[in-house]
Amino acid sequence: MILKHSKQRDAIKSFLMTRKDHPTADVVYTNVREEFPNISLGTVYRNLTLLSEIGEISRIRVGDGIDHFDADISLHYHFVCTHCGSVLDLNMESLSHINEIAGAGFDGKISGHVTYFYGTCPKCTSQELLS
Amino acid sequence: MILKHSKQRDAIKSFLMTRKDHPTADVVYTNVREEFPNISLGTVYRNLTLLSEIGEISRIRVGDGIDHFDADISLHYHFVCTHCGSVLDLNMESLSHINEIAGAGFDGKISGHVTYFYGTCPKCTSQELLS
DNA sequence: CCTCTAAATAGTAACGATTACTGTTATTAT
DNA sequence: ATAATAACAGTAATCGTTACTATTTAGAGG
Repeated sequence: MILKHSKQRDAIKSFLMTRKDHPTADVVYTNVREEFPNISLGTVYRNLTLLSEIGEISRIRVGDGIDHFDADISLHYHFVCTHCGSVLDLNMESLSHINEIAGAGFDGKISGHVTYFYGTCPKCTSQELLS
Repeated sequence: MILKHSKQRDAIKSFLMTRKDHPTADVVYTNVREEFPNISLGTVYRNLTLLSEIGEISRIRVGDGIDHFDADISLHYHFVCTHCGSVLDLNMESLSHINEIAGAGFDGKISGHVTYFYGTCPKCTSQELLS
C-alpha cells in the first residue's frame, strides 16, 4: 500500500503536535473540524491508526477505555489523575531494568512493558488543599 | 446498600477461582450458563463489577480493550502474549520502588502504578522454534 | 411461618468508542 | 491528460459494556 499525501492527515498530525496533553480521537476530530468542517470521524480514526502504525505518533491506553494519542514518540511514561482524568507526561529515567526482573522467573520471552502511574495531579492536589 | 446472597454471584466467583488464566466477562458468562442456563449477561457484568468493588476479585486491563478478571487478588504482575493474546501471571518481586522514581520529578501525588509485560509466551515460543 | 422491603434477577434496550462499508474525490505515476 | 488507486465523507454496523424495567428472591421483623 503506497501512501498518498493528504491534507487531512497533515492537519491531524499538526494538531497533535501543538498539544502537550494527550487528546482522544474525539478531541482531535472537534479541533481539526475548525480547519476542515467536513472531515469525518472515520478519517480521524483511520489516520490516527495509520500514523501510529508507521510510528509517527503513539497510541496511549491508560485504562479508561478511550485511546489517547501523542505526537511525542520519544520513550516516556505517563501519569493519569484519578480525580480529573488528565494524562500528563512524566520526566523520568527508563525502567527497562524491570523487564529483566520480570523475565527472571518466566519461561517465555519478554520484549517490553507498559507502565503508567496514577494519583492526584498537581492541579487537583492544590484544589484539595483549599477544600 | 445491604448485600444479599445470590446463587449466581456464588457461581461466578466459584468459576473464577477454578481458572488460572484471566477470563473475560463473556467467557465467565458462557461457562456459568452451564449451571444457570438463564443467567443474563447483565448479571455477570454487574456481579463482576460488584465483586471487584468489594475487593473479592480484581479487574485486569491489558490494553486489548476487553476487561479480564482474576480471583487471585494478591499483588502480582501480568504478562500478555502478543501472539495468542493469553494473559499469564508473573511470579516476581514488587516494583513499588518505581513509584519513587516517578515521583522524584513530579509535583503531584503518585499513589500507584499499572504495569504489564508483553512478549511471546512459553507455548508460542516453542511453536516458533518448530516453524 | 408470614409478610414486607429492598436487593438481585432476566431480558432487552441503549450507549460510546471504534471499525467497516460505499460511492465519490483527490493524489500521483505514467 | 489519463488512469489507477489511496483517501475521503457519510453512514451503518460492531462490540464491550451499562442502564432500564418488570419480576423474583433473600432474609429481617413480627
